[in-house]
Amino acid sequence: MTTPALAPSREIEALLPLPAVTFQILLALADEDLHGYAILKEIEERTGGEVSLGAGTLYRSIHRMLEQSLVVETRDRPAPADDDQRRRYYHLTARGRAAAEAETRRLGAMVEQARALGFVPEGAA
Amino acid sequence: MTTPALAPSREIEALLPLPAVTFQILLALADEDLHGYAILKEIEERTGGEVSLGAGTLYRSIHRMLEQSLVVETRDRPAPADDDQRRRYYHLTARGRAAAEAETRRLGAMVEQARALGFVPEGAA
DNA sequence: TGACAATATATTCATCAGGAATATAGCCTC
DNA sequence: GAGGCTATATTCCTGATGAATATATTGTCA
Repeated sequence: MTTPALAPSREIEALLPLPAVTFQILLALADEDLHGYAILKEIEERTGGEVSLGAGTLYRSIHRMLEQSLVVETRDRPAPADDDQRRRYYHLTARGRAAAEAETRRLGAMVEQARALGFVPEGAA
Repeated sequence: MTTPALAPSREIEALLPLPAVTFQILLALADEDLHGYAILKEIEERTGGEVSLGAGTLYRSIHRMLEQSLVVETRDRPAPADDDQRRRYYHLTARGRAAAEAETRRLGAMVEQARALGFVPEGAA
């Protein structure tokens, strides 16, 4: 193994902490390729409206993520009947997945520390 | 009960998401009152140097937190022999504790979602 | 005692991420 | 064809952070 899951490269760690919206977009693309507006709706739905997302932030974040190769634009499109030419579909790269994993690890460690210090809000032990 | 731990007031939720440095300062003050510079060192130590903290960010964050009543300045000081007149000691308020709990809950939920989506970096199930 | 490093607080400057508002245009339904 | 939703994009403003700088005190040690 070259880069085991437990030891993310320094290159990936240099991206941390990920901007909040970037992390949300990576989560939205975990299971399927989506276009910008669909990402927006997916995040609103998954977070129950807690994360609202301005359109400006969304598209700026996507551009940044393209430059960082966290996502790529795919040429795969739905059947013409279901398609909309305006849409631009995005796909999570291995690098994007690694970044999301690293950020999950970082956030998880913070939450663990907070709980160890007595900030235990929920039913978590 | 007026404000049960499971239902933080809207007033507290309006503070979310907490700035990263604010959250770290709240964690540093969980167990004991500290002065600014000691907070800086405590955070560096606890995070193993991952969170470095510029001095500017620290003192600006403290001022903001005083305005938001997340911390208060205490007049309790160490024995004169151990004291340093320059120091200003800060104490976590109930409001500060509630904010840290709410933020822990918010971050915990995000981590849970990330793991449910397959971004499982560590030994976490 | 004198010098130098570490401690301690604070401000300024530049950058970056985010929200709100605005712009433009295509799609869909009635 | 009118109006609302879909879809992408840009601009303006604000807030949070880091880096650098300033200033003064404390501690160390030769």
